Amino acid sequence: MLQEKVSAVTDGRMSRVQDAIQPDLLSQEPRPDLSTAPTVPSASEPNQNIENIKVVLHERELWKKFHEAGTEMIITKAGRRMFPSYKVKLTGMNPKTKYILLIDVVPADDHRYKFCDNKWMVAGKAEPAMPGRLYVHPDSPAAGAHWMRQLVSFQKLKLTNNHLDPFGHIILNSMHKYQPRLHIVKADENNAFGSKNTAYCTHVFHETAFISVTSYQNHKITQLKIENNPFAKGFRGSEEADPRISRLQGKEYPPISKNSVRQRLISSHNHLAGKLMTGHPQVLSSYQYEAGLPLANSDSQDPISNHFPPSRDPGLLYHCFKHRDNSRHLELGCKRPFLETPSAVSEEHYFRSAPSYEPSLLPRPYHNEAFSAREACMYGGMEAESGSGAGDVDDVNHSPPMNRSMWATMPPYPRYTVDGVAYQPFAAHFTNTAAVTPVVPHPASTMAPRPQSDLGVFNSAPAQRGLPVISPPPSASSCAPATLAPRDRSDHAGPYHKKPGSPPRPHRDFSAYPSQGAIREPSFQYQMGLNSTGTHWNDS
DNA sequence: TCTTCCACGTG
DNA sequence: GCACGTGGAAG
Repeated sequence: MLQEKVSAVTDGRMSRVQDAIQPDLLSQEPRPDLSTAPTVPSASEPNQNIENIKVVLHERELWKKFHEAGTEMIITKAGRRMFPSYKVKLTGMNPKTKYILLIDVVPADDHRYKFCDNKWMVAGKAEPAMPGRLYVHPDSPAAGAHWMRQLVSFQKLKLTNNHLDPFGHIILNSMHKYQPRLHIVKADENNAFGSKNTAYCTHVFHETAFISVTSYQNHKITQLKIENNPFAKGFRGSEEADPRISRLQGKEYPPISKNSVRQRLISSHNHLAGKLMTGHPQVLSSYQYEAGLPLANSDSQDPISNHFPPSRDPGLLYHCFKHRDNSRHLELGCKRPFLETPSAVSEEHYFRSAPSYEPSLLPRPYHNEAFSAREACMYGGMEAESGSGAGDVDDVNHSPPMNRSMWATMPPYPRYTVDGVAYQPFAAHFTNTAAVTPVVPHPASTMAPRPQSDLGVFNSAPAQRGLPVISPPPSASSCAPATLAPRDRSDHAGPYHKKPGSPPRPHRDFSAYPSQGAIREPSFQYQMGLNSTGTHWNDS
Protein backbone atom coordinates (compact mmCIF):
# COMPACT_ATOMS: atom_id res chain seq x y z
CA MET A 1 0.00 0.00 0.00
CA LEU A 2 2.39 2.45 1.06
CA GLN A 3 4.42 1.61 -1.69
CA GLU A 4 1.81 2.14 -4.05
CA LYS A 5 1.24 5.44 -2.73
CA VAL A 6 4.72 6.13 -2.62
CA SER A 7 5.30 5.15 -6.03
CA ALA A 8 2.69 7.25 -7.21
CA VAL A 9 3.93 10.02 -5.32
CA THR A 10 7.27 9.57 -6.26
CA ASP A 11 6.52 9.52 -9.72
CA GLY A 12 5.07 12.77 -9.47
CA ARG A 13 7.90 14.07 -7.74
CA MET A 14 10.32 12.59 -9.83
CA SER A 15 9.22 14.25 -12.74
CA ARG A 16 9.37 17.38 -11.04
CA VAL A 17 12.60 16.71 -9.90
CA GLN A 18 13.87 16.11 -13.11
CA ASP A 19 12.75 19.24 -14.27
CA ALA A 20 14.27 20.88 -11.55
CA ILE A 21 17.35 19.13 -11.82
CA GLN A 22 17.91 19.65 -15.25
CA PRO A 23 18.03 23.16 -14.85
CA ASP A 24 20.56 22.82 -12.40
CA LEU A 25 22.63 20.81 -14.29
CA LEU A 26 22.48 22.89 -17.04
CA SER A 27 22.45 25.82 -15.21
CA GLN A 28 25.52 26.91 -16.27
CA GLU A 29 25.10 26.40 -19.64
CA PRO A 30 22.30 27.43 -21.39
CA ARG A 31 20.01 25.22 -20.18
CA PRO A 32 18.44 23.29 -22.68
CA ASP A 33 15.06 23.03 -22.30
CA LEU A 34 13.83 21.29 -19.61
CA SER A 35 11.25 19.96 -21.56
CA THR A 36 13.65 18.18 -23.38
CA ALA A 37 15.02 16.67 -20.64
CA PRO A 38 13.83 13.41 -20.46
CA THR A 39 11.89 12.96 -17.76
CA VAL A 40 13.08 10.86 -15.54
CA PRO A 41 14.94 8.22 -16.74
CA SER A 42 13.63 7.50 -19.78
CA ALA A 43 16.19 5.45 -20.55
CA SER A 44 15.36 2.23 -20.31
CA GLU A 45 17.11 0.48 -18.13
CA PRO A 46 17.07 -2.69 -16.87
CA ASN A 47 16.49 -2.73 -13.57
CA GLN A 48 15.97 0.05 -12.05
CA ASN A 49 13.27 1.61 -10.98
CA ILE A 50 15.19 3.74 -9.05
CA GLU A 51 12.22 5.79 -8.73
CA ASN A 52 10.56 3.13 -6.75
CA ILE A 53 13.08 3.20 -4.03
CA LYS A 54 11.66 4.48 -0.82
CA VAL A 55 13.83 6.26 1.64
CA VAL A 56 12.79 6.89 5.20
CA LEU A 57 14.82 9.18 7.36
CA HIS A 58 15.81 7.49 10.58
CA GLU A 59 14.98 9.34 13.73
CA ARG A 60 12.93 11.82 11.93
CA GLU A 61 11.34 12.93 15.10
CA LEU A 62 14.67 13.89 16.48
CA TRP A 63 15.53 15.71 13.32
CA LYS A 64 12.28 17.55 13.57
CA LYS A 65 13.03 18.66 17.05
CA PHE A 66 16.24 20.15 15.89
CA HIS A 67 14.67 21.57 12.83
CA GLU A 68 12.01 23.28 14.76
CA ALA A 69 14.62 24.96 16.85
CA GLY A 70 16.77 25.75 13.87
CA THR A 71 19.35 23.04 13.47
CA GLU A 72 22.96 24.07 13.80
CA MET A 73 25.90 21.90 12.91
CA ILE A 74 29.36 22.68 14.19
CA ILE A 75 32.05 22.86 11.61
CA THR A 76 35.69 22.79 12.60
CA LYS A 77 38.95 22.72 10.87
CA ALA A 78 39.43 19.10 11.72
CA GLY A 79 35.92 18.15 10.73
CA ARG A 80 32.93 17.56 12.92
CA ARG A 81 30.29 14.93 12.61
CA MET A 82 26.70 15.86 12.13
CA PHE A 83 24.25 15.24 14.89
CA PRO A 84 21.70 13.99 14.47
CA SER A 85 23.41 11.58 12.15
CA TYR A 86 22.00 11.10 8.71
CA LYS A 87 20.65 7.58 8.63
CA VAL A 88 18.06 6.16 6.33
CA LYS A 89 16.08 3.02 5.86
CA LEU A 90 15.78 1.94 2.26
CA THR A 91 13.20 -0.23 0.62
CA GLY A 92 12.18 -0.90 -2.91
CA MET A 93 15.63 -1.50 -4.29
CA ASN A 94 16.37 -4.32 -6.63
CA PRO A 95 18.16 -6.72 -4.32
CA LYS A 96 20.70 -7.62 -6.88
CA THR A 97 21.33 -4.30 -8.43
CA LYS A 98 24.31 -2.43 -7.14
CA TYR A 99 23.88 1.08 -5.98
CA ILE A 100 26.14 3.81 -4.82
CA LEU A 101 24.82 6.00 -2.04
CA LEU A 102 26.21 9.38 -1.45
CA ILE A 103 25.40 12.61 0.25
CA ASP A 104 26.20 16.12 -0.66
CA VAL A 105 25.39 19.26 1.23
CA VAL A 106 24.28 22.19 -0.84
CA PRO A 107 23.55 25.75 0.08
CA ALA A 108 19.94 26.15 0.98
CA ASP A 109 19.91 29.72 -0.17
CA ASP A 110 22.28 32.48 -0.94
CA HIS A 111 22.34 34.23 2.38
CA ARG A 112 24.69 34.55 5.21
CA TYR A 113 23.07 34.47 8.63
CA LYS A 114 23.61 35.88 12.05
CA PHE A 115 21.96 34.94 15.28
CA CYS A 116 20.46 37.95 16.87
CA ASP A 117 17.85 38.27 19.47
CA ASN A 118 17.68 34.62 19.74
CA LYS A 119 16.82 34.04 16.19
CA TRP A 120 18.50 33.61 12.89
CA MET A 121 18.45 36.53 10.57
CA VAL A 122 19.80 37.14 7.17
CA ALA A 123 23.05 38.99 7.41
CA GLY A 124 24.01 39.49 3.87
CA LYS A 125 24.86 37.59 0.86
CA ALA A 126 26.33 34.16 1.04
CA GLU A 127 29.96 33.65 0.43
CA PRO A 128 30.87 31.83 -2.65
CA ALA A 129 30.03 28.25 -2.36
CA MET A 130 32.81 26.04 -1.46
CA PRO A 131 33.89 23.32 -3.58
CA GLY A 132 31.20 20.86 -3.30
CA ARG A 133 32.17 17.50 -2.13
CA LEU A 134 30.28 14.35 -2.03
CA TYR A 135 30.44 11.84 0.70
CA VAL A 136 30.08 8.39 -0.67
CA HIS A 137 28.91 5.78 1.71
CA PRO A 138 31.76 3.43 2.35
CA ASP A 139 29.76 0.43 1.47
CA SER A 140 29.28 1.66 -2.01
CA PRO A 141 28.76 0.11 -4.30
CA ALA A 142 26.64 -2.58 -2.79
CA ALA A 143 23.60 -4.51 -3.85
CA GLY A 144 20.15 -3.38 -3.00
CA ALA A 145 19.81 -6.26 -0.61
CA HIS A 146 22.71 -4.93 1.32
CA TRP A 147 21.36 -1.47 1.58
CA MET A 148 17.93 -2.63 2.55
CA ARG A 149 19.16 -4.99 5.15
CA GLN A 150 19.72 -2.42 7.73
CA LEU A 151 19.90 1.23 8.35
CA VAL A 152 22.32 3.01 6.17
CA SER A 153 24.29 5.41 8.30
CA PHE A 154 26.27 8.39 7.19
CA GLN A 155 27.36 9.19 10.68
CA LYS A 156 30.98 9.39 9.83
CA LEU A 157 30.44 12.18 7.45
CA LYS A 158 32.24 15.25 8.72
CA LEU A 159 31.78 18.90 8.05
CA THR A 160 34.62 21.37 7.96
CA ASN A 161 35.18 25.03 7.40
CA ASN A 162 38.67 24.44 6.08
CA HIS A 163 38.52 25.20 2.46
CA LEU A 164 41.68 23.37 1.96
CA ASP A 165 40.60 20.36 3.87
CA PRO A 166 42.71 17.43 2.93
CA PHE A 167 40.59 14.84 4.49
CA GLY A 168 37.74 14.82 2.16
CA HIS A 169 35.31 16.26 4.59
CA ILE A 170 32.46 18.29 3.30
CA ILE A 171 33.49 21.90 3.18
CA LEU A 172 31.03 24.54 4.27
CA ASN A 173 30.99 28.19 5.15
CA SER A 174 30.06 29.12 8.66
CA MET A 175 26.78 30.89 9.26
CA HIS A 176 25.25 29.64 6.07
CA LYS A 177 22.27 27.42 5.63
CA TYR A 178 22.68 24.06 3.99
CA GLN A 179 20.59 21.16 2.88
CA PRO A 180 21.99 17.63 2.86
CA ARG A 181 20.85 15.49 -0.03
CA LEU A 182 20.99 11.78 -0.48
CA HIS A 183 21.71 10.45 -3.92
CA ILE A 184 21.12 6.85 -4.85
CA VAL A 185 22.95 5.97 -7.97
CA LYS A 186 22.74 2.76 -9.81
CA ALA A 187 26.23 1.44 -10.28
CA ASP A 188 27.15 0.47 -13.72
CA GLU A 189 28.93 -2.56 -14.74
CA ASN A 190 32.10 -1.16 -13.49
CA ASN A 191 30.64 -0.31 -10.21
CA ALA A 192 30.77 3.19 -11.10
CA PHE A 193 28.21 5.49 -12.33
CA GLY A 194 28.04 8.02 -14.90
CA SER A 195 27.85 5.87 -17.79
CA LYS A 196 25.07 6.23 -20.01
CA ASN A 197 21.96 5.15 -18.64
CA THR A 198 23.11 5.72 -15.20
CA ALA A 199 20.06 6.25 -13.15
CA TYR A 200 19.92 7.96 -9.88
CA CYS A 201 17.52 9.51 -7.47
CA THR A 202 18.00 12.33 -5.08
CA HIS A 203 16.16 12.52 -1.81
CA VAL A 204 15.97 15.61 0.26
CA PHE A 205 14.58 15.68 3.76
CA HIS A 206 14.00 19.23 4.59
CA GLU A 207 14.20 18.59 8.24
CA THR A 208 17.87 17.86 7.85
CA ALA A 209 18.66 21.38 6.73
CA PHE A 210 20.94 23.25 9.07
CA ILE A 211 23.01 26.33 9.59
CA SER A 212 26.70 25.74 9.94
CA VAL A 213 28.38 27.38 12.92
CA THR A 214 31.73 27.30 14.63
CA SER A 215 30.04 27.37 18.00
CA TYR A 216 26.41 26.93 18.85
CA GLN A 217 24.35 30.02 18.76
CA ASN A 218 21.00 28.80 19.96
CA HIS A 219 21.08 27.33 23.36
CA LYS A 220 18.16 25.20 22.57
CA ILE A 221 20.19 23.41 19.99
CA THR A 222 23.01 22.95 22.42
CA GLN A 223 20.67 21.33 24.85
CA LEU A 224 19.22 19.05 22.24
CA LYS A 225 22.69 17.95 21.25
CA ILE A 226 23.68 17.29 24.82
CA GLU A 227 20.52 15.45 25.57
CA ASN A 228 20.65 13.25 22.55
CA ASN A 229 24.25 12.77 21.55
CA PRO A 230 25.92 10.05 23.57
CA PHE A 231 29.26 11.71 23.18
CA ALA A 232 27.98 14.78 24.90
CA LYS A 233 26.83 12.91 27.89
CA GLY A 234 29.41 14.54 29.97
CA PHE A 235 27.51 17.73 29.69
CA ARG A 236 24.28 16.31 30.81
CA GLY A 237 22.99 17.15 34.11
CA SER A 238 20.10 18.71 35.43
CA GLU A 239 19.63 21.74 33.65
CA GLU A 240 20.25 23.61 36.53
CA ALA A 241 23.43 22.27 37.24
CA ASP A 242 25.55 21.19 34.55
CA PRO A 243 27.85 18.77 36.10
CA ARG A 244 30.44 19.44 33.72
CA ILE A 245 30.42 22.99 34.18
CA SER A 246 30.54 22.56 37.79
CA ARG A 247 33.47 20.46 37.49
CA LEU A 248 35.22 22.77 35.37
CA GLN A 249 34.65 25.42 37.74
CA GLY A 250 35.35 23.22 40.53
CA LYS A 251 32.14 23.77 42.07
CA GLU A 252 29.59 21.51 43.09
CA TYR A 253 26.78 23.51 42.32
CA PRO A 254 25.99 24.85 39.17
CA PRO A 255 28.13 27.49 38.41
CA ILE A 256 26.60 29.97 36.75
CA SER A 257 28.58 30.68 33.98
CA LYS A 258 27.43 33.37 31.91
CA ASN A 259 26.68 30.83 29.43
CA SER A 260 24.65 28.75 31.60
CA VAL A 261 22.67 31.58 32.75
CA ARG A 262 22.21 32.77 29.39
CA GLN A 263 21.26 29.46 28.21
CA ARG A 264 18.70 28.98 30.75
CA LEU A 265 17.17 32.19 30.03
CA ILE A 266 17.20 31.49 26.49
CA SER A 267 15.79 28.21 26.81
CA SER A 268 12.93 29.40 28.68
CA HIS A 269 12.48 31.95 26.20
CA ASN A 270 12.61 29.51 23.49
CA HIS A 271 10.07 27.40 24.92
CA LEU A 272 7.68 30.10 25.09
CA ALA A 273 8.53 31.24 21.80
CA GLY A 274 8.21 27.89 20.41
CA LYS A 275 4.81 27.58 21.63
CA LEU A 276 3.96 30.79 20.24
CA MET A 277 5.34 30.04 17.00
CA THR A 278 3.33 28.66 14.65
CA GLY A 279 1.65 26.08 14.87
CA HIS A 280 2.34 23.66 12.75
CA PRO A 281 5.12 21.88 12.22
CA GLN A 282 6.15 21.05 9.10
CA VAL A 283 6.02 17.81 10.04
CA LEU A 284 3.35 17.38 7.78
CA SER A 285 5.40 17.55 4.99
CA SER A 286 7.46 14.84 6.08
CA TYR A 287 4.69 12.77 6.84
CA GLN A 288 3.11 13.40 3.72
CA TYR A 289 5.97 12.26 2.03
CA GLU A 290 6.13 9.20 3.85
CA ALA A 291 2.68 8.62 3.29
CA GLY A 292 3.34 8.99 -0.15
CA LEU A 293 1.51 12.00 -0.53
CA PRO A 294 2.73 14.43 -2.75
CA LEU A 295 3.83 17.14 -1.01
CA ALA A 296 1.59 19.46 -0.65
CA ASN A 297 3.29 21.78 0.82
CA SER A 298 1.37 23.23 2.91
CA ASP A 299 3.88 24.38 4.55
CA SER A 300 4.27 27.58 3.88
CA GLN A 301 3.53 28.21 7.17
CA ASP A 302 5.49 25.79 8.55
CA PRO A 303 7.49 27.21 11.15
CA ILE A 304 10.30 25.35 10.23
CA SER A 305 10.11 26.25 6.86
CA ASN A 306 10.56 29.54 7.91
CA HIS A 307 13.49 28.61 9.59
CA PHE A 308 14.88 27.11 6.85
CA PRO A 309 14.17 28.26 3.83
CA PRO A 310 12.28 27.08 1.66
CA SER A 311 11.85 23.98 1.10
CA ARG A 312 8.61 23.37 1.31
CA ASP A 313 8.37 20.20 0.38
CA PRO A 314 7.43 17.69 2.32
CA GLY A 315 10.05 16.29 3.96
CA LEU A 316 11.60 14.97 1.16
CA LEU A 317 12.11 15.71 -2.21
CA TYR A 318 13.17 13.40 -4.57
CA HIS A 319 14.51 13.35 -7.87
CA CYS A 320 15.20 10.55 -10.00
CA PHE A 321 17.11 10.59 -12.99
CA LYS A 322 18.66 8.58 -15.50
CA HIS A 323 21.36 9.60 -17.54
CA ARG A 324 20.83 9.62 -20.90
CA ASP A 325 23.32 8.27 -22.55
CA ASN A 326 25.44 10.11 -24.10
CA SER A 327 26.18 12.11 -21.81
CA ARG A 328 28.23 11.41 -19.44
CA HIS A 329 29.60 8.61 -18.49
CA LEU A 330 31.89 8.42 -15.99
CA GLU A 331 34.31 6.18 -16.05
CA LEU A 332 35.25 4.83 -13.15
CA GLY A 333 38.11 3.59 -13.58
CA CYS A 334 39.57 3.80 -10.89
CA LYS A 335 42.10 5.74 -10.86
CA ARG A 336 43.03 7.14 -7.96
CA PRO A 337 44.50 10.19 -8.47
CA PHE A 338 45.93 10.84 -5.44
CA LEU A 339 45.98 7.90 -3.92
CA GLU A 340 48.43 5.94 -4.75
CA THR A 341 47.93 3.43 -2.64
CA PRO A 342 47.22 0.84 -4.62
CA SER A 343 45.47 -1.80 -3.79
CA ALA A 344 45.23 -1.71 -0.43
CA VAL A 345 43.25 1.07 -0.31
CA SER A 346 39.96 0.91 -1.31
CA GLU A 347 38.68 3.39 -3.37
CA GLU A 348 36.66 6.10 -2.46
CA HIS A 349 34.65 8.27 -4.40
CA TYR A 350 34.87 11.77 -4.17
CA PHE A 351 32.28 13.85 -5.43
CA ARG A 352 31.71 17.33 -5.54
CA SER A 353 28.47 18.54 -5.24
CA ALA A 354 27.21 21.38 -6.70
CA PRO A 355 26.88 24.25 -4.79
CA SER A 356 23.78 25.29 -5.69
CA TYR A 357 21.63 26.15 -3.32
CA GLU A 358 19.32 23.98 -3.93
CA PRO A 359 18.79 21.46 -5.64
CA SER A 360 20.88 21.11 -8.03
CA LEU A 361 21.60 18.17 -7.30
CA LEU A 362 22.51 15.96 -9.51
CA PRO A 363 25.58 14.72 -9.11
CA ARG A 364 27.69 14.38 -11.71
CA PRO A 365 30.14 11.98 -11.68
CA TYR A 366 33.34 13.01 -12.30
CA HIS A 367 35.62 10.45 -12.20
CA ASN A 368 36.42 8.08 -9.87
CA GLU A 369 39.00 7.19 -7.82
CA ALA A 370 39.55 4.50 -5.77
CA PHE A 371 40.29 4.56 -2.34
CA SER A 372 39.57 2.60 0.43
CA ALA A 373 37.16 3.19 2.80
CA ARG A 374 38.11 2.72 6.04
CA GLU A 375 35.49 3.22 8.07
CA ALA A 376 32.45 1.96 7.23
CA CYS A 377 29.84 3.98 8.19
CA MET A 378 27.31 1.68 8.35
CA TYR A 379 27.94 -1.28 9.89
CA GLY A 380 30.71 -0.98 11.60
CA GLY A 381 33.49 -1.26 10.08
CA MET A 382 33.88 -1.95 7.07
CA GLU A 383 36.11 -1.40 4.90
CA ALA A 384 34.95 -2.19 2.11
CA GLU A 385 37.05 -2.42 0.15
CA SER A 386 39.81 -3.48 -0.20
CA GLY A 387 39.50 -4.44 -3.06
CA SER A 388 36.35 -4.76 -3.31
CA GLY A 389 34.00 -2.99 -1.90
CA ALA A 390 33.23 -2.80 1.21
CA GLY A 391 32.79 -5.51 2.81
CA ASP A 392 30.87 -4.52 5.33
CA VAL A 393 27.98 -5.89 5.77
CA ASP A 394 27.61 -8.40 3.64
CA ASP A 395 29.78 -8.83 1.30
CA VAL A 396 27.65 -10.60 -0.67
CA ASN A 397 26.23 -7.77 -2.00
CA HIS A 398 29.08 -5.83 -2.20
CA SER A 399 30.37 -5.21 -5.21
CA PRO A 400 33.80 -5.02 -5.79
CA PRO A 401 35.46 -2.06 -5.33
CA MET A 402 34.09 0.70 -7.02
CA ASN A 403 35.63 3.43 -8.45
CA ARG A 404 34.98 6.41 -7.00
CA SER A 405 33.88 8.92 -9.06
CA MET A 406 33.47 12.29 -8.31
CA TRP A 407 30.51 14.10 -8.97
CA ALA A 408 30.06 17.54 -9.13
CA THR A 409 26.90 19.00 -8.74
CA MET A 410 26.17 22.15 -9.89
CA PRO A 411 27.13 24.91 -8.09
CA PRO A 412 24.76 27.34 -7.40
CA TYR A 413 26.87 29.97 -8.10
CA PRO A 414 29.18 29.86 -10.73
CA ARG A 415 31.97 30.36 -8.78
CA TYR A 416 32.69 27.88 -6.68
CA THR A 417 35.53 27.01 -5.49
CA VAL A 418 37.56 28.62 -3.65
CA ASP A 419 37.50 31.58 -5.35
CA GLY A 420 38.62 30.34 -8.37
CA VAL A 421 41.56 29.13 -7.06
CA ALA A 422 42.57 26.03 -8.11
CA TYR A 423 41.85 24.16 -5.31
CA GLN A 424 44.18 21.83 -4.39
CA PRO A 425 42.67 19.63 -2.44
CA PHE A 426 44.42 17.68 -0.35
CA ALA A 427 47.78 17.96 -1.12
CA ALA A 428 48.22 21.33 -0.51
CA HIS A 429 47.16 21.36 2.69
CA PHE A 430 48.30 18.74 4.28
CA THR A 431 50.18 20.64 6.39
CA ASN A 432 48.98 19.35 9.31
CA THR A 433 49.30 16.14 8.56
CA ALA A 434 52.63 16.05 8.11
CA ALA A 435 52.48 12.64 8.33
CA VAL A 436 50.58 12.54 5.46
CA THR A 437 52.31 12.20 2.55
CA PRO A 438 52.94 15.25 1.18
CA VAL A 439 52.71 15.55 -2.09
CA VAL A 440 51.16 12.95 -3.57
CA PRO A 441 48.38 11.61 -2.24
CA HIS A 442 48.44 8.41 -1.08
CA PRO A 443 45.42 7.29 -0.10
CA ALA A 444 45.79 4.84 2.05
CA SER A 445 48.77 5.38 3.39
CA THR A 446 48.81 6.87 6.29
CA MET A 447 47.26 9.78 6.43
CA ALA A 448 46.84 11.10 9.33
CA PRO A 449 43.52 11.13 10.25
CA ARG A 450 41.42 9.39 8.15
CA PRO A 451 39.71 11.36 5.93
CA GLN A 452 36.29 11.01 5.52
CA SER A 453 37.11 9.90 2.49
CA ASP A 454 37.28 6.85 3.86
CA LEU A 455 33.93 7.26 3.89
CA GLY A 456 33.85 8.30 0.64
CA VAL A 457 34.00 11.75 0.04
CA PHE A 458 34.94 12.72 -3.21
CA ASN A 459 35.78 15.67 -4.80
CA SER A 460 35.92 16.04 -8.07
CA ALA A 461 38.87 16.83 -9.59
CA PRO A 462 39.03 14.59 -12.10
CA ALA A 463 40.52 16.08 -14.81
CA GLN A 464 43.58 16.80 -13.31
CA ARG A 465 44.25 13.64 -12.27
CA GLY A 466 43.57 12.08 -15.22
CA LEU A 467 40.77 10.58 -13.88
CA PRO A 468 38.29 9.69 -16.09
CA VAL A 469 36.18 12.34 -16.76
CA ILE A 470 32.87 12.16 -17.76
CA SER A 471 32.02 13.23 -20.95
CA PRO A 472 29.48 15.61 -21.08
CA PRO A 473 26.59 14.84 -22.77
CA PRO A 474 24.99 17.36 -24.56
CA SER A 475 21.62 16.71 -24.11
CA ALA A 476 22.20 15.30 -21.00
CA SER A 477 22.88 18.44 -19.81
CA SER A 478 19.55 19.00 -19.30
CA CYS A 479 19.12 16.03 -17.58
CA ALA A 480 22.13 14.86 -16.38
CA PRO A 481 24.22 17.12 -14.78
CA ALA A 482 26.99 15.20 -14.09
CA THR A 483 28.65 15.32 -17.10
CA LEU A 484 28.79 18.77 -17.55
CA ALA A 485 30.58 19.71 -14.77
CA PRO A 486 33.44 17.71 -15.23
CA ARG A 487 34.27 18.82 -18.37
CA ASP A 488 33.76 22.21 -17.70
CA ARG A 489 36.06 22.22 -15.16
CA SER A 490 38.64 20.77 -16.86
CA ASP A 491 38.34 22.97 -19.58
CA HIS A 492 37.73 26.02 -17.93
CA ALA A 493 39.31 26.87 -15.08
CA GLY A 494 40.09 23.76 -14.09
CA PRO A 495 40.04 24.70 -10.85
CA TYR A 496 41.66 22.20 -9.44
CA HIS A 497 44.59 21.10 -10.78
CA LYS A 498 45.88 19.07 -8.53
CA LYS A 499 48.98 19.90 -7.40
CA PRO A 500 51.44 17.62 -6.59
CA GLY A 501 50.54 17.03 -3.25
CA SER A 502 48.47 14.38 -2.47
CA PRO A 503 46.08 14.20 0.07
CA PRO A 504 45.81 11.58 2.28
CA ARG A 505 44.01 8.96 1.12
CA PRO A 506 40.87 9.98 1.25
CA HIS A 507 40.16 12.28 -0.85
CA ARG A 508 41.59 12.55 -3.58
CA ASP A 509 41.09 15.52 -4.88
CA PHE A 510 38.57 17.41 -5.31
CA SER A 511 38.37 19.38 -7.91
CA ALA A 512 35.97 21.48 -7.23
CA TYR A 513 33.76 21.70 -9.68
CA PRO A 514 31.51 24.07 -9.44
CA SER A 515 28.50 23.01 -10.29
CA GLN A 516 26.47 25.48 -10.73
CA GLY A 517 24.02 25.70 -9.37
CA ALA A 518 21.38 27.54 -8.79
CA ILE A 519 18.56 25.82 -9.18
CA ARG A 520 16.08 26.87 -11.13
CA GLU A 521 13.95 24.21 -11.15
CA PRO A 522 10.68 24.83 -10.20
CA SER A 523 10.38 22.07 -8.09
CA PHE A 524 13.28 22.69 -6.33
CA GLN A 525 12.85 26.10 -5.79
CA TYR A 526 9.81 25.29 -4.59
CA GLN A 527 11.29 23.27 -2.20
CA MET A 528 13.91 25.02 -0.84
CA GLY A 529 14.29 28.07 -1.89
CA LEU A 530 12.37 29.97 -0.73
CA ASN A 531 12.62 31.41 2.06
CA SER A 532 15.17 33.32 2.10
CA THR A 533 13.40 35.85 3.35
CA GLY A 534 12.90 35.21 6.49
CA THR A 535 14.64 32.75 7.43
CA HIS A 536 14.44 32.98 10.65
CA TRP A 537 14.62 30.25 12.47
CA ASN A 538 13.97 31.73 15.37
CA ASP A 539 13.52 29.50 17.55
CA SER A 540 12.38 30.88 19.85
C1' DT B 1 34.12 34.86 14.93
C1' DC B 2 37.15 31.30 15.06
C1' DT B 3 40.68 28.20 17.08
C1' DT B 4 42.62 25.49 20.52
C1' DC B 5 42.64 23.03 24.55
C1' DC B 6 40.24 20.63 28.13
C1' DA B 7 37.68 17.05 30.77
C1' DC B 8 34.72 13.59 30.16
C1' DG B 9 32.14 10.36 27.76
C1' DT B 10 31.43 6.46 24.23
C1' DG B 11 32.82 2.55 21.97
C1' DG C 1 43.46 1.08 27.98
C1' DC C 2 43.02 3.75 23.89
C1' DA C 3 41.13 6.53 20.14
C1' DC C 4 37.99 9.61 19.28
C1' DG C 5 33.64 12.47 19.71
C1' DT C 6 31.56 16.24 22.60
C1' DG C 7 30.58 21.23 24.17
C1' DG C 8 32.64 24.81 27.06
C1' DA C 9 36.09 28.06 28.12
C1' DA C 10 39.80 30.72 27.08
C1' DG C 11 42.46 32.91 23.85
